[in-house]
Amino acid sequence: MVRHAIDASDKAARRQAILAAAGRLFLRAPDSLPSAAMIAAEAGLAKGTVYLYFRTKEEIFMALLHEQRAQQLDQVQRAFAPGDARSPREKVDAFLDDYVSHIARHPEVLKLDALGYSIIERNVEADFLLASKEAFLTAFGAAGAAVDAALSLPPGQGVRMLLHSHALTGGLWQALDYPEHCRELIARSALATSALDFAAELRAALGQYWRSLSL
Amino acid sequence: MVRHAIDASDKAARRQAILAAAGRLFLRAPDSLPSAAMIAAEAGLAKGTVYLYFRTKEEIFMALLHEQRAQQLDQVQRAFAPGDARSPREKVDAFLDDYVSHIARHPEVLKLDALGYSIIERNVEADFLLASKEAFLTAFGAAGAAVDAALSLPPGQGVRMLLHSHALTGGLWQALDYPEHCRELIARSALATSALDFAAELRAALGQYWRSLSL
Amino acid sequence: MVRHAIDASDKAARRQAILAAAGRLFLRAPDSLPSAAMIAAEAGLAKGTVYLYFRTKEEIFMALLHEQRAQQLDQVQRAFAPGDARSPREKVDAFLDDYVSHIARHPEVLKLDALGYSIIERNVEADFLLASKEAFLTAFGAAGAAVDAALSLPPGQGVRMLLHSHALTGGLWQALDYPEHCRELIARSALATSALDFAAELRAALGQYWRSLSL
Amino acid sequence: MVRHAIDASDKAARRQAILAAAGRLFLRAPDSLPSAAMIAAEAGLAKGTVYLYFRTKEEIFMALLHEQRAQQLDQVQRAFAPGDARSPREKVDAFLDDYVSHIARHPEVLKLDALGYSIIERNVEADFLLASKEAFLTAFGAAGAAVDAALSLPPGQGVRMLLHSHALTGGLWQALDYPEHCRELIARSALATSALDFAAELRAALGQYWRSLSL
DNA sequence: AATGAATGAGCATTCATTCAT
DNA sequence: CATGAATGAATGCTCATTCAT
Repeated sequence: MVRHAIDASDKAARRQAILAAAGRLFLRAPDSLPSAAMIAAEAGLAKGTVYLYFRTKEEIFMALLHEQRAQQLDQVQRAFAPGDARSPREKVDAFLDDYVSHIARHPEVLKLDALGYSIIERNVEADFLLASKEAFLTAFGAAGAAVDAALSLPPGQGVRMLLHSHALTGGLWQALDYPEHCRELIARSALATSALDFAAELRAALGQYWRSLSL
Repeated sequence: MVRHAIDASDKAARRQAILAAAGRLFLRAPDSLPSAAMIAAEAGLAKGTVYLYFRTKEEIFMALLHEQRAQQLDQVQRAFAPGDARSPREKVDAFLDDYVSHIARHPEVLKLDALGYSIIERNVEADFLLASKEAFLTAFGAAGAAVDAALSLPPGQGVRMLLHSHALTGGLWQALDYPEHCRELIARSALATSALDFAAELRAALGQYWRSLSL
Repeated sequence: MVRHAIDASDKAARRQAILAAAGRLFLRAPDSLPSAAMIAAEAGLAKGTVYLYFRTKEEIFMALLHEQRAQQLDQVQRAFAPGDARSPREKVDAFLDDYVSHIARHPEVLKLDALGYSIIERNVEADFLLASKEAFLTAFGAAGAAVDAALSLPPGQGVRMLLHSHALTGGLWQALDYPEHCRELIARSALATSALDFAAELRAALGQYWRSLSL
Repeated sequence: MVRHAIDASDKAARRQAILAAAGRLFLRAPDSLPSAAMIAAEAGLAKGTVYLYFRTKEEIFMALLHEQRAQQLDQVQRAFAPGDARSPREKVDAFLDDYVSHIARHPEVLKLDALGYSIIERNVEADFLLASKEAFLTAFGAAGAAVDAALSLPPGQGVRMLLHSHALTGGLWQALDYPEHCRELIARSALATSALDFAAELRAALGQYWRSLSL
């Protein structure tokens, strides 16, 4: 039997352990949400224990999604932090490079995001859902404001640019993430020239978009 | 008992009825694919009858998705048909108006697309899958070529623009399609000004994108 | 559409065609009863047509079983027909040789027999069942009497010998008919020396049995 | 909710309870394997619980069959245990009396055996299947050797006698196990004198067989 | 008589969640 | 707190049989 988590920090750590286990499993097979049994096993806990920390399986992935989004917004904040002597152009390029390479290395972010609104929300209590979303919207607004400030944009423009970038990222990934066995088919088609390299395609599209709007 | 579908046109009609029933149900609850039992009931048929027309449940939704995409590509072909005296600018504007309003009226297209290649494919025979995809890729390439011709673009540009537009559409919809009970929350947030009207947001973004690349 | 069977002989022929089709299919995969759809297809008829000639699927196989048994009993009658100058010993040996070689060439007889009492009877109307069994019991008694007469046995002995032989045949076959993938396992076991050759084993056991009782 | 089976003995008991329930149901309607739902209900458990103890429905019956066979072979070992002063004849008679009366009281053994390797095996994992068969073959060989020793038979003779006895038992039971509603019919037929009493018929046939070979 | 479209009961198995220990 | 045994709703698909044509 696992050590009892008595004080708050123990409990937070155990919660994190469950999240990490869920993330690992999802990364391994992102077609669907891993079962509660698998999450428990991966975390080295009993099935019942998981339900001491989360009310439903979906709440776990909702929390995971929330965490990932928070990290992405942190990245925005760092990229456009005040008191930075670089030119807007440099800031944007650096940000987009980071952003795209991070996405390319962690495609599970996109998978979770895609499942997000269609599957995960189903089995989550309203209070949890609203709290998560509220936190996200707040952080999202703050990140947009940071962009506005760094690039001298009119208020609201940054938020919209982040939104569009997110949309293009998700949509492009979805359109290009063909399963392995379709690759050959596509290679012979009209999409052949451009579409196979998601990261390059995304970087180019975002570069053009940000340049046209902000510089 | 339902009237027997004897000749080919009766059978095609019944197939369409099943597709329509499946589409209706999916639109009503796009969290997941409706059960085979529900589809049959919605179509006014017995469960077994559905399996006379489709081999698996997923094949139904694959067919639905295929149909919707074919319609969208037809729309492209019509919008950029040769022998059209309008200016490129007029063609693009007309196309985008049509496209966005069609999407706004038929959001199930996007919902199916979102599930699309991740869930539906699972239980579809390879022959059906490849035939569908091949047909789609062919039509996609043709539509891109029509765009190239109508707007005097270098070859391949049209395909890429369609792809990006599709991606932006899907991603934006995903980002903005909050469930009903979240609306109020968003209205009070930083997204308030822009984000609530998916159609307007999409139209603006696409307008800018196509203008910057084609005119 | 198939030619209509108008007179009685046409109908009997069609009935036989269905039986033959069922037999062929069962022979091909004797693990279970072929489906009604397969029988119809194999007979070149529509599904519904089969049900004009038999009330249930099981009735088909019941009729098939009945036919096979009638053939076996015919064989007995021929082997021990009156006015035969051979010695009892010769008659018995010749009969057993024929019997075993026939069984060895048509193991589906045994498969049907084995299914017979456990599965086939389930879905057969009482009238058909009793008529079949009565016919069989009558023929069985007659065959036994022929044995009695040919071998100068007390009345009833022949019936019992046929019964025991049938029992040993079915039981031995069942015990020795291991699926392919078990062969290797058995070859390494205590059964290795004797048990793998069903026909030889059966011939020896029956030879000893008949000799000890009849000669 | 049922008492939780915590320690190993509780769990073994629950497993046995499921086996017993399955056996009871099968005995009641040996046409086919009872459904998983029925087994659970008969055992007073929920459907899911059954699958905590067995991987598939067929595995239940495989285990049941294995258990019954093990018991029968134990009976052989006890009957022919070394250091027994009785004469071979006495040993054989005692064994056969026990054997036949046991069979007569537990006909489900035969019914399971009849279905045995044709239906049950279908849905059983290879590991379980091979382990069961290997255990059985080993025990079978050992029992045969015990017979050889007790009756001073040449090596391999005992195994063969057990095999033939098993075969005759199964075959005779199959031939004589008419469903209730056929009894009257048979009583009026040529089988009337002998065939209705399975146990007596079997005892006589086995007695003659063992005497002719071993004494 | 022949057809084959329509029917719908039947079933093994999974898995999120609960709760006795 | 932790456990893991128990639960039972949920579901795609088959196939014998019927019946409209």
